[in-house]
This record gives sequence, C-alpha cells and structure tokens, in this order.
Amino acid sequence: MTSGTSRAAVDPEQACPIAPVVDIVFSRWTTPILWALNEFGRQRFVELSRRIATITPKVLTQRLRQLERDGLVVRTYHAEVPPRVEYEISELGRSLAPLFAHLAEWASVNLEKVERARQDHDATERVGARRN
Amino acid sequence: MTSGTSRAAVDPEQACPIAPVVDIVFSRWTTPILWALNEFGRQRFVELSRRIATITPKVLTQRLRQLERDGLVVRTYHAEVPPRVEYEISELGRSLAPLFAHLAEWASVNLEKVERARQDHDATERVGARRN
DNA sequence: CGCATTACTATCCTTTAGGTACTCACTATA
DNA sequence: TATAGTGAGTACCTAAAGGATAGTAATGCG
Repeated sequence: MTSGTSRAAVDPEQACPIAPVVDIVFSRWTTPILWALNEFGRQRFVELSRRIATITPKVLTQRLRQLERDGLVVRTYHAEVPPRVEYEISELGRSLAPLFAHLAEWASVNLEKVERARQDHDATERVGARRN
Repeated sequence: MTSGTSRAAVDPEQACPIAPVVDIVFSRWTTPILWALNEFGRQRFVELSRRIATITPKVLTQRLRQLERDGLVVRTYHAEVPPRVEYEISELGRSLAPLFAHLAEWASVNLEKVERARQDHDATERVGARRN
C-alpha cells in the first residue's frame, strides 16, 4: 500500500477526482444561491440578496457571474429603468438537485454526530490538554 | 411563490439546509485529504503531504485538526524520535463515501458541460462584450 | 561533529471575503 | 424645475484566510 520511497506526488486534481467539481459546486455561497434559485424559481438580484440576507452585493455579483459562466445559472437583463435582471437555475444546475438531496440526507443522519464529536473534543481539550 | 413585500430574510444556514454540512465536508482541502485517507488507508503526515503535494504543512495541519475535531479523522501520536503520527479516516468519515461517489458520478456526466459553458461564455464575452 | 528524520510552528505576503458608500439612467412626485 | 427614489450593481477599504519559506526539537547514524 504505502510505496516506500517512491513519491506519488500529484496535484490535488489528480489526487482527488472530485476536486474539480467541488471547486465548481461548493465554492463559498454557491449552495445557498443554487438552493434559492431551485426552490423559489426565477428571481431578481434584490430578491436573492434579501433571501440570503448575509451576503453582500459585491460577493453575490461575483458568485452569480461565476455560476453564469459555469452554465449553472441563466441571467436575463431587461433594459428598463430601473433595470431589471432576473436569474434562474439552468437545466445543468437543476441536475444537482439529487446530489443536494443526498447531502441533506447525510446531514440529517450524521450532523449531530459531528456536533457530538466537537463537544467531546473540546471537552477533553479543556481537561487533558494535548500531550502532542 | 415569491411572497411580494414580505421579506423572508434568513441567515444562510436557514436559507439553505445543506449549508452547515457543506462547511464541514467541503471546506478547502478537506476532500483531497478525506479521499486520500479513504483510498490509501492509515497514513503519516509526510505521506499525506507528499500525496497531496501542493498543500503546505501549515494548512494540512489546520485541516487535519479540524477534521479530527469533527470526528471524520482519527489521529494517533507515537512518542518516538523522530515522532510518528498517523491519521486514518473514522467510520463517520467513511460514511461520506457514497456521497463522494455520487459527486464523482455527476462529474463524469456533467463536468464537460461546464467546460463547454465556460468556453462559450468566454467566447461571446470576447466578441459581443456585455451589453449589461 | 554534523547531517538526516518527522511533525509540526513562526513569520511574512498575497488572495479572498466582508462592509459601507456611491453611481447610472430615468421616473414619479413636490 | 428640483428632488427623491429605484434596481443592479461598482469602488474602495479593512479583515480574514490561505500560501510560501524557514525554522525548531530530539535523537540515531556515519
């Protein structure tokens, strides 16, 4: 298994086949955005920002541009005054729904285990310090 | 669907039920680490860092501590000289395997669509600019 | 004695994210 | 005519996270 001195050094993309898709789908703020667009349908910029609430317009713009470029979101601009821009999830974006469901399923089963692990860890930290 | 003037403003955790699990499982470098531990079994710090190659020791330490705290990884310290520390994936960590497989499956089907979307986007960018 | 080994820290620098204010083009209102 | 308001962002600055490089401790080996 461990190959002794031979270093099988590869870049993260090679070392982990899912790394590229993680970059696309799970970079910061993308899941709340995709979720909102999938759940509540086509929405305007302000609607999205109100729904997600803690995202700033700068970052929302950045993420939407990225999602548009990756083909997960479709942006429609209406040249009115004031301007109206609508975002909706694409078919490609919708194809992530089962994956997200799977993730939600894992969370419903295991999230509390993570919580418990954290509490245990923090507790033994306080008591027994870390003897390295 | 859209509820007019009522703003349903909630924090991202509320707006997107999978946000907490994304923070745990898909924060930077965690997937390559978990993948390596799952594929190649118990490993020492240097083995991991050689396998992932582009990660720096500082960040690898940070992420491993986080994964240990979350109960996804188990750390074993042997007080020898030079020291020997081994990391292995926990049962909870292994429970992510089907999810990762699902992600790999999605990637094998859709990753090239994303690539194509990017190329199309960049091409029309160069030509037609963006009429906002 | 000096070098190698391992599992990290320490320090510095760059990139990314977050906060707040402002613009643009026009329309409705005073 | 002057003013305020609107939606979709930008501009600018600070804070946090990530990355690069070097160093540390304890000991065996040549």
